[in-house]
Amino acid sequence: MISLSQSVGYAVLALAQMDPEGKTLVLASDIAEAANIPKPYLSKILARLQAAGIVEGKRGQGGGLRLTRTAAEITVYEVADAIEGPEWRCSCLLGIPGCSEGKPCPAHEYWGKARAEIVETLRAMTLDRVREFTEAGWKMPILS
Amino acid sequence: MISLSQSVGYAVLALAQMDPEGKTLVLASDIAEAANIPKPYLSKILARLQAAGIVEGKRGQGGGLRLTRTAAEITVYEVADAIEGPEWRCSCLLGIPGCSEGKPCPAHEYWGKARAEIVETLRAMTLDRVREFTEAGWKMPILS
DNA sequence: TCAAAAAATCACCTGAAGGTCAACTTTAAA
DNA sequence: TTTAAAGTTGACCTTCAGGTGATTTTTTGA
Repeated sequence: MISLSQSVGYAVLALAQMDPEGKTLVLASDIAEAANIPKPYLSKILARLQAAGIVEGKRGQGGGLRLTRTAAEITVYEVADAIEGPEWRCSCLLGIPGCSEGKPCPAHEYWGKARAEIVETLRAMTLDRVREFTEAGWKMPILS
Repeated sequence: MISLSQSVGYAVLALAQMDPEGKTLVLASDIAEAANIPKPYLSKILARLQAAGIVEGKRGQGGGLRLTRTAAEITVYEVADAIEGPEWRCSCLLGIPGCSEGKPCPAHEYWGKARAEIVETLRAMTLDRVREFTEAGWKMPILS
Protein backbone atom coordinates (compact mmCIF):
# COMPACT_ATOMS: atom_id res chain seq x y z
CA MET A 1 0.00 0.00 0.00
CA ILE A 2 2.99 2.36 0.44
CA SER A 3 1.61 4.23 3.43
CA LEU A 4 1.76 4.49 7.18
CA SER A 5 -0.86 2.66 9.21
CA GLN A 6 -4.30 4.05 9.90
CA SER A 7 -3.34 4.33 13.56
CA VAL A 8 -0.70 6.93 12.67
CA GLY A 9 -3.30 8.95 10.80
CA TYR A 10 -5.68 8.80 13.75
CA ALA A 11 -2.88 9.81 16.13
CA VAL A 12 -2.03 12.87 14.05
CA LEU A 13 -5.68 13.94 13.83
CA ALA A 14 -6.19 13.40 17.55
CA LEU A 15 -3.14 15.46 18.48
CA ALA A 16 -4.31 18.24 16.19
CA GLN A 17 -7.45 18.51 18.32
CA MET A 18 -5.53 19.25 21.51
CA ASP A 19 -4.47 22.64 22.89
CA PRO A 20 -1.41 23.63 20.80
CA GLU A 21 0.14 25.33 23.83
CA GLY A 22 -0.04 22.16 25.89
CA LYS A 23 -1.86 23.96 28.68
CA THR A 24 -5.60 23.37 28.91
CA LEU A 25 -6.81 19.80 29.25
CA VAL A 26 -9.02 18.23 26.59
CA LEU A 27 -11.34 15.28 27.12
CA ALA A 28 -10.61 12.03 25.27
CA SER A 29 -14.27 11.79 24.34
CA ASP A 30 -14.16 15.27 22.80
CA ILE A 31 -11.13 14.29 20.75
CA ALA A 32 -12.83 11.10 19.64
CA GLU A 33 -15.92 12.97 18.54
CA ALA A 34 -14.06 15.80 16.81
CA ALA A 35 -11.71 13.52 14.90
CA ASN A 36 -14.35 10.80 14.40
CA ILE A 37 -12.26 8.06 15.96
CA PRO A 38 -13.86 5.15 17.87
CA LYS A 39 -13.31 6.08 21.52
CA PRO A 40 -11.95 2.74 22.77
CA TYR A 41 -9.56 2.59 19.83
CA LEU A 42 -8.40 6.13 20.54
CA SER A 43 -7.54 5.04 24.08
CA LYS A 44 -5.02 2.54 22.77
CA ILE A 45 -3.48 5.18 20.50
CA LEU A 46 -3.27 7.69 23.35
CA ALA A 47 -1.58 5.06 25.51
CA ARG A 48 1.20 4.70 22.96
CA LEU A 49 1.54 8.47 22.63
CA GLN A 50 1.85 8.68 26.39
CA ALA A 51 4.46 5.94 26.50
CA ALA A 52 6.43 7.99 23.97
CA GLY A 53 6.10 11.09 26.14
CA ILE A 54 4.13 13.09 23.56
CA VAL A 55 0.96 13.54 25.63
CA GLU A 56 0.11 13.50 29.34
CA GLY A 57 -3.15 12.37 30.89
CA LYS A 58 -4.72 13.62 34.09
CA ARG A 59 -7.27 11.33 35.71
CA GLY A 60 -10.37 12.09 37.67
CA GLN A 61 -13.01 14.73 37.48
CA GLY A 62 -11.70 17.81 35.71
CA GLY A 63 -9.03 15.68 34.08
CA GLY A 64 -8.11 15.35 30.43
CA LEU A 65 -5.16 15.23 28.09
CA ARG A 66 -2.53 17.72 26.99
CA LEU A 67 0.60 17.87 24.85
CA THR A 68 3.88 17.78 26.78
CA ARG A 69 5.38 20.29 24.32
CA THR A 70 3.87 22.89 22.03
CA ALA A 71 2.35 21.82 18.71
CA ALA A 72 5.19 23.62 16.91
CA GLU A 73 7.72 21.31 18.55
CA ILE A 74 6.06 17.97 17.76
CA THR A 75 6.53 16.38 14.32
CA VAL A 76 4.58 13.75 12.41
CA TYR A 77 7.89 11.85 12.23
CA GLU A 78 7.87 11.43 16.02
CA VAL A 79 4.25 10.39 16.00
CA ALA A 80 4.96 7.69 13.41
CA ASP A 81 7.83 6.45 15.56
CA ALA A 82 5.59 6.34 18.62
CA ILE A 83 2.84 4.38 16.87
CA GLU A 84 4.69 2.17 14.36
CA GLY A 85 8.12 1.91 15.94
CA PRO A 86 11.28 3.22 14.24
CA GLU A 87 11.37 0.44 11.61
CA TRP A 88 8.85 2.26 9.41
CA ARG A 89 11.65 4.36 7.92
CA CYS A 90 13.91 1.51 6.77
CA SER A 91 11.52 -0.75 4.86
CA CYS A 92 12.22 -2.26 1.42
CA LEU A 93 10.00 -0.76 -1.28
CA LEU A 94 9.30 -4.11 -2.93
CA GLY A 95 8.73 -5.86 0.40
CA ILE A 96 11.58 -8.30 -0.12
CA PRO A 97 12.61 -10.02 3.13
CA GLY A 98 16.33 -9.68 3.84
CA CYS A 99 16.88 -6.71 1.53
CA SER A 100 19.74 -4.64 3.01
CA GLU A 101 22.85 -2.67 2.14
CA GLY A 102 24.78 -5.91 1.76
CA LYS A 103 22.08 -7.63 -0.31
CA PRO A 104 20.23 -4.80 -2.06
CA CYS A 105 17.11 -5.43 -4.11
CA PRO A 106 16.80 -3.82 -7.58
CA ALA A 107 15.02 -0.80 -6.09
CA HIS A 108 17.28 -0.42 -3.08
CA GLU A 109 19.44 2.49 -4.20
CA TYR A 110 16.53 4.48 -5.60
CA TRP A 111 14.36 3.85 -2.57
CA GLY A 112 17.11 4.84 -0.15
CA LYS A 113 17.09 8.35 -1.59
CA ALA A 114 13.35 8.66 -2.13
CA ARG A 115 12.57 7.39 1.36
CA ALA A 116 15.03 9.85 2.91
CA GLU A 117 13.11 12.70 1.30
CA ILE A 118 9.83 11.41 2.65
CA VAL A 119 11.29 11.07 6.13
CA GLU A 120 12.66 14.62 5.97
CA THR A 121 9.27 15.91 4.89
CA LEU A 122 7.58 14.26 7.86
CA ARG A 123 10.32 15.51 10.18
CA ALA A 124 9.55 19.04 9.01
CA MET A 125 5.79 18.58 9.37
CA THR A 126 4.84 19.89 12.81
CA LEU A 127 1.48 19.56 14.53
CA ASP A 128 0.72 23.25 14.16
CA ARG A 129 1.05 22.85 10.41
CA VAL A 130 -1.39 19.97 10.65
CA ARG A 131 -3.73 22.22 12.64
CA GLU A 132 -3.80 24.73 9.78
CA PHE A 133 -5.47 22.03 7.76
CA THR A 134 -7.90 20.78 10.37
CA GLU A 135 -8.87 24.32 11.38
CA ALA A 136 -9.43 25.28 7.75
CA GLY A 137 -12.48 23.10 7.69
CA TRP A 138 -11.00 19.65 7.35
CA LYS A 139 -13.34 17.22 8.99
CA MET A 140 -12.98 13.48 9.25
CA PRO A 141 -15.57 12.10 6.86
CA ILE A 142 -18.14 9.74 8.29
CA LEU A 143 -17.50 6.37 6.71
CA SER A 144 -20.60 4.46 5.71
CA MET B 1 5.71 0.66 6.86
CA ILE B 2 5.73 2.60 3.55
CA SER B 3 6.30 -0.40 1.31
CA LEU B 4 4.59 -2.89 -0.93
CA SER B 5 3.60 -6.24 0.53
CA GLN B 6 5.99 -9.14 0.85
CA SER B 7 3.92 -11.00 -1.73
CA VAL B 8 4.88 -8.42 -4.36
CA GLY B 9 8.55 -8.95 -3.54
CA TYR B 10 8.16 -12.71 -3.84
CA ALA B 11 6.31 -12.32 -7.14
CA VAL B 12 9.09 -10.19 -8.60
CA LEU B 13 11.78 -12.63 -7.48
CA ALA B 14 9.81 -15.59 -8.79
CA LEU B 15 9.30 -14.00 -12.21
CA ALA B 16 13.01 -13.19 -12.38
CA GLN B 17 13.71 -16.91 -12.17
CA MET B 18 11.72 -17.73 -15.31
CA ASP B 19 12.90 -17.82 -18.90
CA PRO B 20 13.12 -14.15 -19.98
CA GLU B 21 12.08 -15.08 -23.50
CA GLY B 22 8.89 -16.73 -22.29
CA LYS B 23 9.70 -19.92 -24.16
CA THR B 24 11.02 -22.78 -22.05
CA LEU B 25 8.90 -23.98 -19.15
CA VAL B 26 10.20 -23.79 -15.58
CA LEU B 27 8.95 -25.92 -12.67
CA ALA B 28 7.21 -24.16 -9.79
CA SER B 29 9.32 -26.19 -7.37
CA ASP B 30 12.52 -24.96 -9.05
CA ILE B 31 11.33 -21.36 -8.74
CA ALA B 32 10.44 -21.91 -5.10
CA GLU B 33 13.86 -23.32 -4.35
CA ALA B 34 15.82 -20.72 -6.32
CA ALA B 35 13.96 -17.76 -4.84
CA ASN B 36 13.59 -19.37 -1.41
CA ILE B 37 9.82 -19.01 -1.32
CA PRO B 38 7.61 -21.56 0.49
CA LYS B 39 6.18 -23.67 -2.36
CA PRO B 40 2.48 -23.61 -1.31
CA TYR B 41 2.67 -19.86 -0.80
CA LEU B 42 4.26 -19.45 -4.22
CA SER B 43 1.31 -21.30 -5.71
CA LYS B 44 -1.06 -18.64 -4.49
CA ILE B 45 1.15 -15.89 -5.89
CA LEU B 46 1.42 -17.65 -9.26
CA ALA B 47 -2.35 -18.01 -9.36
CA ARG B 48 -2.74 -14.24 -9.11
CA LEU B 49 -0.07 -13.68 -11.75
CA GLN B 50 -1.92 -16.05 -14.03
CA ALA B 51 -5.23 -14.31 -13.40
CA ALA B 52 -3.50 -11.08 -14.48
CA GLY B 53 -2.20 -12.76 -17.63
CA ILE B 54 1.48 -12.33 -16.72
CA VAL B 55 2.36 -16.04 -16.59
CA GLU B 56 0.92 -19.21 -18.12
CA GLY B 57 0.97 -22.67 -16.60
CA LYS B 58 1.03 -25.99 -18.38
CA ARG B 59 -0.11 -29.00 -16.36
CA GLY B 60 1.02 -32.58 -16.42
CA GLN B 61 4.31 -34.29 -16.98
CA GLY B 62 6.71 -32.03 -18.86
CA GLY B 63 4.64 -29.03 -17.76
CA GLY B 64 5.75 -25.88 -16.03
CA LEU B 65 5.40 -22.12 -16.12
CA ARG B 66 6.40 -19.39 -18.55
CA LEU B 67 6.02 -15.65 -19.05
CA THR B 68 3.35 -14.62 -21.57
CA ARG B 69 5.62 -11.77 -22.78
CA THR B 70 9.36 -11.21 -22.64
CA ALA B 71 10.99 -10.04 -19.42
CA ALA B 72 11.75 -6.73 -21.09
CA GLU B 73 8.04 -6.09 -21.56
CA ILE B 74 6.86 -6.81 -18.00
CA THR B 75 7.18 -4.13 -15.32
CA VAL B 76 7.21 -4.27 -11.54
CA TYR B 77 4.30 -1.82 -11.72
CA GLU B 78 2.16 -4.48 -13.41
CA VAL B 79 3.22 -7.08 -10.92
CA ALA B 80 2.23 -4.86 -7.99
CA ASP B 81 -1.15 -4.31 -9.65
CA ALA B 82 -1.61 -8.05 -10.11
CA ILE B 83 -0.78 -8.86 -6.47
CA GLU B 84 -2.07 -5.87 -4.50
CA GLY B 85 -4.73 -4.53 -6.81
CA PRO B 86 -4.56 -1.05 -8.37
CA GLU B 87 -5.31 0.75 -5.07
CA TRP B 88 -1.69 0.53 -3.99
CA ARG B 89 -0.86 3.62 -6.02
CA CYS B 90 -3.44 5.96 -4.53
CA SER B 91 -2.98 5.47 -0.80
CA CYS B 92 -2.73 8.31 1.75
CA LEU B 93 0.78 8.66 3.20
CA LEU B 94 -0.50 9.22 6.74
CA GLY B 95 -3.07 6.41 6.48
CA ILE B 96 -6.00 8.76 7.05
CA PRO B 97 -9.32 7.16 6.04
CA GLY B 98 -11.26 9.31 3.61
CA CYS B 99 -8.31 11.44 2.50
CA SER B 100 -8.97 12.51 -1.11
CA GLU B 101 -8.71 15.41 -3.53
CA GLY B 102 -11.83 16.91 -2.03
CA LYS B 103 -10.70 16.38 1.57
CA PRO B 104 -6.91 16.39 1.43
CA CYS B 105 -4.77 15.59 4.49
CA PRO B 106 -1.81 17.84 5.34
CA ALA B 107 0.53 15.62 3.34
CA HIS B 108 -1.78 15.17 0.37
CA GLU B 109 -0.22 17.58 -2.11
CA TYR B 110 3.33 16.53 -1.33
CA TRP B 111 2.51 12.84 -1.46
CA GLY B 112 0.68 13.16 -4.75
CA LYS B 113 3.90 14.27 -6.43
CA ALA B 114 6.26 11.98 -4.53
CA ARG B 115 4.04 8.96 -5.14
CA ALA B 116 3.83 9.72 -8.87
CA GLU B 117 7.62 9.54 -9.06
CA ILE B 118 7.67 6.21 -7.28
CA VAL B 119 5.00 4.85 -9.62
CA GLU B 120 6.95 6.03 -12.66
CA THR B 121 10.10 4.38 -11.34
CA LEU B 122 8.30 1.06 -10.95
CA ARG B 123 6.72 1.44 -14.37
CA ALA B 124 10.20 1.80 -15.84
CA MET B 125 11.55 -1.17 -13.89
CA THR B 126 11.27 -4.21 -16.15
CA LEU B 127 11.87 -7.81 -15.21
CA ASP B 128 15.07 -8.03 -17.23
CA ARG B 129 16.47 -5.19 -15.13
CA VAL B 130 15.52 -7.20 -12.06
CA ARG B 131 17.30 -10.19 -13.56
CA GLU B 132 20.53 -8.21 -13.79
CA PHE B 133 20.43 -8.05 -10.02
CA THR B 134 19.50 -11.65 -9.33
CA GLU B 135 22.01 -12.95 -11.87
CA ALA B 136 24.75 -10.80 -10.40
CA GLY B 137 24.76 -13.00 -7.36
CA TRP B 138 21.72 -11.78 -5.48
CA LYS B 139 20.35 -14.68 -3.52
CA MET B 140 17.34 -14.71 -1.24
CA PRO B 141 18.80 -14.97 2.26
CA ILE B 142 17.67 -17.89 4.35
CA LEU B 143 15.69 -16.46 7.21
CA SER B 144 16.31 -18.09 10.57
C1' DT C 1 -4.42 -47.78 -20.34
C1' DC C 2 -2.10 -46.71 -16.37
C1' DA C 3 1.03 -44.47 -13.34
C1' DA C 4 3.90 -40.68 -12.46
C1' DA C 5 4.54 -35.77 -12.85
C1' DA C 6 3.13 -31.48 -12.69
C1' DA C 7 0.02 -27.49 -11.83
C1' DA C 8 -4.34 -26.11 -9.53
C1' DT C 9 -7.32 -25.91 -5.67
C1' DC C 10 -9.15 -26.20 -1.10
C1' DA C 11 -9.10 -25.97 3.73
C1' DC C 12 -6.82 -24.60 7.44
C1' DC C 13 -3.46 -22.27 10.82
C1' DT C 14 -1.02 -18.10 12.85
C1' DG C 15 -0.09 -13.36 14.03
C1' DA C 16 -0.89 -8.51 13.56
C1' DA C 17 -3.94 -4.45 12.75
C1' DG C 18 -8.19 -2.53 13.54
C1' DG C 19 -11.98 -2.28 16.56
C1' DT C 20 -15.18 -3.05 20.79
C1' DC C 21 -16.54 -3.88 25.66
C1' DA C 22 -16.48 -3.94 30.41
C1' DA C 23 -14.11 -3.41 34.61
C1' DC C 24 -10.79 -0.71 37.32
C1' DT C 25 -8.37 3.34 39.26
C1' DT C 26 -7.79 8.07 40.26
C1' DT C 27 -9.48 12.55 41.53
C1' DA C 28 -12.09 16.50 42.60
C1' DA C 29 -16.37 18.44 43.65
C1' DA C 30 -20.61 18.07 46.31
C1' DT D 1 -16.97 10.82 52.71
C1' DT D 2 -19.38 9.71 49.02
C1' DT D 3 -20.02 9.90 44.16
C1' DA D 4 -19.62 10.92 39.52
C1' DA D 5 -16.23 12.06 36.03
C1' DA D 6 -12.44 10.99 33.79
C1' DG D 7 -8.42 8.26 32.14
C1' DT D 8 -6.40 3.31 32.24
C1' DT D 9 -6.28 -1.51 31.51
C1' DG D 10 -7.15 -6.10 29.92
C1' DA D 11 -9.94 -9.33 27.44
C1' DC D 12 -11.96 -10.25 23.37
C1' DC D 13 -13.61 -10.11 18.37
C1' DT D 14 -12.89 -9.66 13.22
C1' DT D 15 -10.32 -9.37 9.08
C1' DC D 16 -6.44 -10.08 6.32
C1' DA D 17 -1.62 -11.13 5.08
C1' DG D 18 1.45 -14.71 5.43
C1' DG D 19 2.14 -19.54 5.55
C1' DT D 20 1.20 -24.83 5.43
C1' DG D 21 -0.78 -29.35 4.07
C1' DA D 22 -3.53 -32.42 1.55
C1' DT D 23 -6.30 -33.32 -2.38
C1' DT D 24 -7.68 -32.93 -7.17
C1' DT D 25 -7.07 -32.36 -12.00
C1' DT D 26 -4.54 -32.60 -16.17
C1' DT D 27 -1.09 -34.49 -19.13
C1' DT D 28 2.41 -37.30 -20.99
C1' DG D 29 5.32 -41.14 -21.40
C1' DA D 30 5.90 -45.97 -20.41
